[in-house]
Amino acid sequence: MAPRPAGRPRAFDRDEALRHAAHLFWQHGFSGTSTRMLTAALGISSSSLYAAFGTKADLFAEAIRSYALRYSAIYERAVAEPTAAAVVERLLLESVTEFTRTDEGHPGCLTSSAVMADTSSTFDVRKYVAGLQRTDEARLRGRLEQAARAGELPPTVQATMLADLVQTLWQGLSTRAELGATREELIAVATFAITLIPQESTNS
Amino acid sequence: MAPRPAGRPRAFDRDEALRHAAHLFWQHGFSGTSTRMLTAALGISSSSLYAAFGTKADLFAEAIRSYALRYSAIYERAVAEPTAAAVVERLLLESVTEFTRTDEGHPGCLTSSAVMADTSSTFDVRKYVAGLQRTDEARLRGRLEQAARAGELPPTVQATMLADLVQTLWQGLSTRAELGATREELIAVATFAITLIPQESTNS
DNA sequence: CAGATTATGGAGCGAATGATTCAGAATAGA
DNA sequence: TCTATTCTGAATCATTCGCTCCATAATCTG
Repeated sequence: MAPRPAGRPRAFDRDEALRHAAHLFWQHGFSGTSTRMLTAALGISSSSLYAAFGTKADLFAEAIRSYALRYSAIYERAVAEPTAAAVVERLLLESVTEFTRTDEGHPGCLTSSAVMADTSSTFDVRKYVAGLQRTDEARLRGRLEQAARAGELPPTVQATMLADLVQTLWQGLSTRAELGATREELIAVATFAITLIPQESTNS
Repeated sequence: MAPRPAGRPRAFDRDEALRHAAHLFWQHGFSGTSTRMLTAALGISSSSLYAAFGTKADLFAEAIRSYALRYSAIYERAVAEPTAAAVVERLLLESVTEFTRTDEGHPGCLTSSAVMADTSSTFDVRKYVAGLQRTDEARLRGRLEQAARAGELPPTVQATMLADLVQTLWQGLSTRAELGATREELIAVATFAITLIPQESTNS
């Protein structure tokens, strides 16, 4: 269903190139990454890069889009857990694992790279990422409110407040990953935070 | 005690120029902010800028330092509190207030702006900021370890771990401030988080 | 006043930037 | 094989970059 198009075939793996590019963007930022750094790292010429991805801003936008979806997927899997505690635990731990991935040229956490405003691409990266995160937050809040109605949370704990707290932790873990914290450190922090969240009677 | 030096006096306010420069750097990052943007926004010529601040990296570093000092001051005041709980509370609440300042052209929070996302080959921004924050983190950790030795914390709570958690919350609050959260929301989150931190017997 | 000192604006340097052009190479369908 | 199509590498375009030079202006001390 993906018929080889006419013409000379591309001599490099587009997906792999995209991953390398994302890695560079994550390390140096948008303006901090030059097209020459990209072509050198990808091992292709400038014209090949432009033919495959368009302008630098287009390439950046595509990199952001392809990786931002991973976070949404984590939220989606997390809220499917049966209890509020399991939801929070899975969300934080899987996110930490994702933030600190270094294998296969994975770019790490792109959230703060996305904050850049001056891309001037036709695609508004900032707005896109902000919207995606709003959706994720809403999903978590909805799930915790549902848990509250099910009596999973002590009456002193408002679901919205707990969602805000988890979200704050999530952002903090992301930032610390970017500052160089190791996976073990962040997992320890996340685990510790989870133990502090009060649950209804069944435990502690 | 600040005798007017010989020579032609500077025609612009150095501190105000530094604030403007910081504002631009926060918005566009280091490599995203050109010297021409700076001179245009500051209303001065290139030679004046270089005479007053040195290179672009020097100007950037000075801008970072001047704002990092605010956070250091908060940490310093916080660790002077008599109890661990008071330390954490003061740290988080005062930081939130600082993060959400909007007066006098305050450029917003340093740590989660575009500053962190945009580096250059000649200046490793992340490493520089991380280094400045390490001092604050060490101060907090030392204070909590002291509290642990004084028996203020339950034996199940390691001081280092608690410090890491508070630090993670701090980063998260900063990011959420940058994303547009209001002061009231963040204060509510911080207050809620503080209530979850266990204390030794004297208070439930 | 004269001499020393410092700041200013404008011009412009060499290097790097994002992006394009173009002749040629590699494929598909006919 | 021939034509249409697509990709490649090298050269290179115009622009912008960080930064400096320099003649001049404004202030100091004496």
